Amino acid sequence: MAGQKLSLSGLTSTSLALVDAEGFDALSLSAVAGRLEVGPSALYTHVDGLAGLRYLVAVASTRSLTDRVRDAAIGVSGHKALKSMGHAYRGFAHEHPGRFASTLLPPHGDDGQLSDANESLLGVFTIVYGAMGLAPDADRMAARSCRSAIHGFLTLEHTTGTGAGHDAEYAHMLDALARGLAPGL
Amino acid sequence: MAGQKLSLSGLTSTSLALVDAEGFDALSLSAVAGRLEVGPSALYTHVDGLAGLRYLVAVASTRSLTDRVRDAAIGVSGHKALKSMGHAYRGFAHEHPGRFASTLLPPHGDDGQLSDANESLLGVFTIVYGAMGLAPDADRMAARSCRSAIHGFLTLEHTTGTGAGHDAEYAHMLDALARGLAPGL
DNA sequence: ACCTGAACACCGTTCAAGT
DNA sequence: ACCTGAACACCGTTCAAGT
Repeated sequence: MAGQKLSLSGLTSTSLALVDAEGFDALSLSAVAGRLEVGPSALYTHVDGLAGLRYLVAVASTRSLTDRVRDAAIGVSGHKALKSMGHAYRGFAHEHPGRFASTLLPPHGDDGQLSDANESLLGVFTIVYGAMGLAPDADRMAARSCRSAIHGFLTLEHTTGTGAGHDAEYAHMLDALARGLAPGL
Repeated sequence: MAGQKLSLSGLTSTSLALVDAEGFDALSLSAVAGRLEVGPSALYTHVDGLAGLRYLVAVASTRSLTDRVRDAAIGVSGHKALKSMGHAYRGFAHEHPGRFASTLLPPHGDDGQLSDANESLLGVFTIVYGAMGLAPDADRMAARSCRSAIHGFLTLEHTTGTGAGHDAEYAHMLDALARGLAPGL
């Protein structure tokens, strides 16, 4: 056989499908190669080993999370926007636990894509807090705190295995974050 | 050779030492067996495979974290206590990144030890919020939110690789959590 | 009861060889 | 340039065998 059977985007979408179906821990070179009907070593042309594959997925996952959170902030502002974003974040974590887990990765020679993706997500929160009247430094700090708190809550929610049932606690935390981080409004 | 060379506590301390030295990802049956100078299969008498070993470490790590946070809350109350506990939590994460990472685990047939360990940690926060005047249900919700937010911030701090340099943001988040979760005091 | 040692399956990685 | 296929190291797991 000649011609190339693989591409970066094909590799990415196949990996995401795998992660969505079987979780982040199921992501392996063998599994992805199997789905693409090639040998595991063929992937090395496109990706720097397993670490590179994970990195690929982390970037794509973070971007899809950002899109979802950003959409949730359209047409709303203030506490309402934060609440909406928080629920979108949670919806993503529940529907795509594999992608959510892939988000947290040791750097591994980041070429900037993952940093940029995280920056974009933080940017959405920053804009909202900025529009709430926070100064151009306080808004970033508030955004960072809020994002961290949300991510942490969802991580513990999954890891504890409880899954659902913490709706009230989550809403409570979002309220507290909005109040505590943007006093005044 | 007769006599038993291994014990559960010895296995635990060796695993913790390994995790402290090389990180949670370095925890493997082979590595632990190597340090104990036994064959990997010898561990199966004491522990249910790799998952069991990870579980063992998770329980021990969570307990050591709880001890540290509890100590930080001795002799202080209110916002001051929460701040002190937050810094203790962060100190633990920085000094023992491997133990910190082990804390977040899929359940794997939890016999209750890990649930109990997490419950104890949550209990410390609950007591403090209770002493701040929150009702016996609100205090638990506040505790859960606070713990989640702290854990999430530290996770992102590590994962981003930035490591330090976020002292101001962290202090800011702790303040917001104290204010937002316990309005009144 | 506890450990050894051989055996097996599986995965990541490398590399020479083909097209 | 891209993929195949063999090769190697390594790890988790099982199991018969020893003590």
